[in-house]
Amino acid sequence: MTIQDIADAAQVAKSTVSKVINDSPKVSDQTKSRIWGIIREMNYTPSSLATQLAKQTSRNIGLLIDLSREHEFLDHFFFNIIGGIESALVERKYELTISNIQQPDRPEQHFMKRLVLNRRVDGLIANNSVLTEPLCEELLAHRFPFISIGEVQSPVSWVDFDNEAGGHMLAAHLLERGYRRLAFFAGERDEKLFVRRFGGFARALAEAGLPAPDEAALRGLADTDSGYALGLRMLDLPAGERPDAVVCMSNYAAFGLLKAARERGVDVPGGLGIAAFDDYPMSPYTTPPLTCLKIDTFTLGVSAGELLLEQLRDPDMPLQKRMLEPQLIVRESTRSETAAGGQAVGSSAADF
Amino acid sequence: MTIQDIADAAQVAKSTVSKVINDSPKVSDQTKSRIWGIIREMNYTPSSLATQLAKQTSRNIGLLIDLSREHEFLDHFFFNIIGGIESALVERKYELTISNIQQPDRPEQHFMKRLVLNRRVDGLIANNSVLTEPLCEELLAHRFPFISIGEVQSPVSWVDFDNEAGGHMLAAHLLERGYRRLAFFAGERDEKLFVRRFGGFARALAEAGLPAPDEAALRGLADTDSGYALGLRMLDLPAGERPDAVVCMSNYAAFGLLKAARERGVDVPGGLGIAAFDDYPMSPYTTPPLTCLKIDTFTLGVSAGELLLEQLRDPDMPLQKRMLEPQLIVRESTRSETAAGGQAVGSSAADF
DNA sequence: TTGTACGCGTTATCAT
DNA sequence: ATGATAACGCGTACAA
Repeated sequence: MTIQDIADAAQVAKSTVSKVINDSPKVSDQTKSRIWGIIREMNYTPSSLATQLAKQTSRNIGLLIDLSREHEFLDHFFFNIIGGIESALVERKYELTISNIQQPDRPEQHFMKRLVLNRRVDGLIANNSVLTEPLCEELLAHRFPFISIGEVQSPVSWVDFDNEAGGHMLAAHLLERGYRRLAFFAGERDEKLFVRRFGGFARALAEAGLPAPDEAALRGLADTDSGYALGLRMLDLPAGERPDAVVCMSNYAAFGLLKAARERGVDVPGGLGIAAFDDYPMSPYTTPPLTCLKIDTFTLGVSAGELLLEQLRDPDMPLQKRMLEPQLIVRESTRSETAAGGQAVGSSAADF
Repeated sequence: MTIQDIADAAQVAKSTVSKVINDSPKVSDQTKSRIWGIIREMNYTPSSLATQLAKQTSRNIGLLIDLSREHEFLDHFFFNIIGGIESALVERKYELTISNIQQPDRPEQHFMKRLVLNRRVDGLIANNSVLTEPLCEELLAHRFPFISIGEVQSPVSWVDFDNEAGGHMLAAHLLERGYRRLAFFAGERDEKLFVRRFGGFARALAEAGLPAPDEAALRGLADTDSGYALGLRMLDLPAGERPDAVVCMSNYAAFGLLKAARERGVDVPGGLGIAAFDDYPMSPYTTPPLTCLKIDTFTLGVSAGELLLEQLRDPDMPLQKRMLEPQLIVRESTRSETAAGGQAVGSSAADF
């Protein structure tokens, strides 16, 4: 069942059928509706393979993932991100191909050959953890359109959450609820993500006239185990040095901290406030429920998709960096508004 | 940069270059290596678009998802499943396209047109929640290859976990640890998933000579809220009727139950044992950590991919149903082995 | 407004 | 072993 069959049935040339399908203005409305009728009747669908070859476009974009690296963020929000990308692409009749990068053992299966040089995809979206500098350079050298999910150094358009604003929101919230000695769990100094988030955290402290202590940031991974370990260490500090609130880099770190507090008999939120980046499905169900910074990963995907589509339309589009605002979800791991006043005075009096 | 450019550079016909690329035996090793040299030197990669048209195959398989329906299972394990599928496909040089089903408003973008009739993909993988009976019939009528993730009624090959065995494992574990009056949270009678799991649960009870009470299964959604509500209701039963252990359909239901137990001052695992299907990342970090049934979703994806590939190879392959064994992860929400003896006697003595 | 002829880049068939 | 030529199915100038 090809376009020729339709042409034969309609007693026209196949080029006419093609024009009808592509809604060319150079064909009469009468023949259009007549041929559409035949197309529907014969249940014809153009071969995308042939169309793609003729139009020299795959109408397909690739999403690069790294299966080897457990990238918790992507891992967790993958479904939403993909959903967002998909919904942006489907509008413009693009499809989404998922591809694992890296086959260290078989370089011939590298995505660069499989997808890019191949022209199997018209553009690429990838997380900044897979978009290394040299990789970006290579793609830029090929003038191949791509977008990063997450801030990146190279001259590339990207979408990300405003992590600085997020750090500020969490710290400002804790200060507003009367906490005065804030700590930050956990991360490595050189991570971009940490730098941004801690920057916002420090800014909120500075705005409140409080010192932004370097030691406020406890090093370590942002997982449950190190949240627990750091938590015990912190809670065992002498009363005068012990922080009364913590901003956690992840829900997992907060879980660990929660466990440590429970073991040490420290009341949350009374004696210790906890607020965390991200908002995992179980965060409403911890004891107490966790105050979190929710990030809309679906919209993140939409933004990435739309940005790439724009770039496909206009290859000379100037670089764009889109930042999405996170949203504070206040639950019970931070003191309530009413409690803040009384608690705050008492707490700060005792601590300082 | 086309195959013709290589042919010109090598002073041969393009058909010869094509044969070299496809490693045809009808070309001398000498010219092979000579032309491969030129290919590498000129950095040539065949256009997949042209290859696909000529070979009449997209070398692409589609994964159908439903963004509108919050299908918790897929949602949560999406990354792993995709990873598994991808790793199976890459071996055979297939790519994976993700596609959202349903555009109720625009039927012309239905995946049936976009992917199947189009021949944009050579085969399909989908969860049983999207593979409705009529949809299966339609695909079968087209003789289009596809695999279901999750058991399905239609004559279709599928992969799934052995839910019956899972129900049995959880119940048998509770019995082995001395619990005697088991309940089952939660689910609807007509759900296939529930039927299988509860079947295994009931079988374990029967094997232990215990009645498999119909009322053992408390109806409701398998989420945290209903786990909590059902939990309170159950814990408030008179001592003689109150179950001393529960198998939960999901981690979330278990969280709710855990919360209810804490509020009623019921000790877990001493006074109440809890074991749940699935093993979410936070289940080791609840208080107490949750005894779970781990399912290897990556392998599930691999199986689905491999099964589809086999079907692509041999369209007349007989139907296959592959069941993967779940794995019991014993944590602290069920009594320890040593405690089981003593507790069991006391408990059963009190209860019966 | 419709039809003709060729191009898209590759593979496959059949001569040589 | 190699080369010429015809598919593959569709899009599109250009001619009619």
